[in-house]
Amino acid sequence: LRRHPARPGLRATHRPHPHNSRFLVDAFRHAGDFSVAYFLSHFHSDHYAGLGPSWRRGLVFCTAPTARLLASVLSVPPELIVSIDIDVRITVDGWSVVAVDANHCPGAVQFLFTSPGPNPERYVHTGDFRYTHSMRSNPNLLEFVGADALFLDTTYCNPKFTFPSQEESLEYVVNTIKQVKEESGAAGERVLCLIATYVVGKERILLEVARRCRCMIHVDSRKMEILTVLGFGGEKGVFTEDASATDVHVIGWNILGETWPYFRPNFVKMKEIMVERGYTKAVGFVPTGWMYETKKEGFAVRVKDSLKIHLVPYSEHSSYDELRDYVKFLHPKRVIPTVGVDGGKLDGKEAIALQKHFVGLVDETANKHEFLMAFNRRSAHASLSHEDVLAKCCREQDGEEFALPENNSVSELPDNSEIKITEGMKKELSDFLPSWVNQDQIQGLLMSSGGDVVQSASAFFERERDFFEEANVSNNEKPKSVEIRTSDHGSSADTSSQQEVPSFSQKPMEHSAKLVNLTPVRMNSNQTKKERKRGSSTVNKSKKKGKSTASTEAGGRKQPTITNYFGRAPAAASKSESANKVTVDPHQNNGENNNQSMDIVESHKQGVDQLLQIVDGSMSRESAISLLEKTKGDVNVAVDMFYSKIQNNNVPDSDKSIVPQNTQNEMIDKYDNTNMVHNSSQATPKMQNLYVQTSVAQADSMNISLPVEKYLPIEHG
DNA sequence: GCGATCAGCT
DNA sequence: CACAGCTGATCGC
Repeated sequence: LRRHPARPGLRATHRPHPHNSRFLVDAFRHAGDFSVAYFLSHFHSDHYAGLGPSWRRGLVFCTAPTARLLASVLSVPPELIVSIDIDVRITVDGWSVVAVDANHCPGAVQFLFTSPGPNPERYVHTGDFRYTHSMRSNPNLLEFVGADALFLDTTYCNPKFTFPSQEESLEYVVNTIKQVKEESGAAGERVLCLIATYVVGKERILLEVARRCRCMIHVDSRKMEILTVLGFGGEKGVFTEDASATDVHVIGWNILGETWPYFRPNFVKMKEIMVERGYTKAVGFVPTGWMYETKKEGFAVRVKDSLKIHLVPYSEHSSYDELRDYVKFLHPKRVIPTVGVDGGKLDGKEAIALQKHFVGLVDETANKHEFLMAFNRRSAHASLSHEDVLAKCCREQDGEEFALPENNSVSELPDNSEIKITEGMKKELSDFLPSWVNQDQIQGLLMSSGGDVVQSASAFFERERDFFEEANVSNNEKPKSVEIRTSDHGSSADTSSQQEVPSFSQKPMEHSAKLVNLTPVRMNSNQTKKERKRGSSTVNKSKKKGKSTASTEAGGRKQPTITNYFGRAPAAASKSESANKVTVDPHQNNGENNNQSMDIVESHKQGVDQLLQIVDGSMSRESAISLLEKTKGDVNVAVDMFYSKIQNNNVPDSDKSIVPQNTQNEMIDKYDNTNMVHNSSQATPKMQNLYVQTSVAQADSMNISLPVEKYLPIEHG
């Protein structure tokens, strides 16, 4: 595991808690001889990637619906699939394992692991999940309060992600369809309703529409197959493959339009489908996790001729608030993000950035250990190695009481009783906070917390959260012209208590314990270890980028892709320090330096057009221009600011200082490759020894510390 | 020749 | 940097 390459010791490195399991969760690509059991949290390709007909490496534990899909869709050898019941404890390789509902897609679970031994380690792996308050009363989860680590689905781990409860969105879809049906019925015409979904997930929308609009739902054969496997098919007759049986059809994801980075409808395709199926009007629904636009009138709608597309924020991932609620509830010693981190580097930039959001919600004691470790590493005269310190800390974590070790550099710890703000503390805190926070704010935070860095960071994120929450509430309070009734948001999890998560969570836990005696299954023991780190993608992007830039023209069918979009450089000359590392889109470089102001105007104009396209008329050209001036031409930041502002008309300007202003800084300053290579070459030999030992002496391998990065489901892309 | 991975597209 | 996922091409053993 690597430390911060450039400035060793300056950052409180969030080193993963070591543990001894030989499990992998959602990481089938990274299977190796070091693991003896595999867990799949749910059936989405980014989690099951690596599984297939030729899977031989070991048993795969998952829920029954997932198990059926594995066998029928992926043709994984059935003898390697172990289906486990939700909320039923099993024992695998000495560890206790429980799956609890994840409120994600059908069959999705979180896994709870408890190590054997007198001082058990406890780990929670959320898979993908959407938090609901009902989880607080799940007795299995309750046993994991204070867990050693929480592997968390951080998909929407940013305050800008807020969305309504699923009920609210469901209501919207159902009501809209009802209305369409009424109107069209009165007019004696037929209107095609299209609902976009992906292969597994968001079924609830379909079921609710069927139930409450009293109609069937048309699906293609592939979707039907999956629905059948999931138990939704059959005679009950909600779903049909007969297109003429109903006007409500399910359609593939991304057919009605591209959804990222902002929604661009594909009316051409939509019309094609409409005509194909013999209709003259069509209404589409795109249930997306993102609030693309925050309009006062409700959810975004795109119209063209007889076509209409509703963007419905319907998320099966936790919102920012929900994530924080969950962390607050579980109060783990550590949060380990599983989404949005690069290649499993747990103390990499991204992971640390994500972990920042939970400062103050995780276990205090563990936090202090983090700092202790950081400070120990920092002091040149520290006689203990990193590992020594870590070991020491961990031992203490297992004990009851936190006490500072007395014989090493304790004196360097910040002293809470002394309100003296040192440069070091500011540095430390600034490492924890987003880059746009200025020195004054850092000073202020430290002052008001009496010089406690952790508390300062915590206060900051608390404040930021409140900011967004308030913005959202004030937005939702505005009268709506549409028929949706928005209850108080921010408490979306509250409203979901009526959302009836199955009652099995109340089952007594000891009820039906199963035992799986796991002898390591290793069909092909001579598998080659492919420890190849993929060169982090910086190299081979050129092709893609070239293509996308080429398609930018004429705003016609092909629209600029994300690469193009975020590759945009701020063109202004006044760009400060952050300008140095920004990638420059060649197209942007229409660059005679002679007439600099013309350049600025020109490039801003491009940006203005883009910005206007994104906000889709919610903003005047003048506002767009002035906003872009503020962001020095950075469209991305402008979009962020725009949506922050629009949500937030009621907040006094003084409070707006905490609106993110420079996401750019987050994107630059990548690690340089030299360091990565160096560090991994340090780590690899050691790890390989471990693998050998693991595969030779399985019984004895419990005291081997498996690198946690191997344990992770990370690797998204 | 095979499986794993990637590019491209839906 | 990112709500999924299929497919055919390409890489690499």
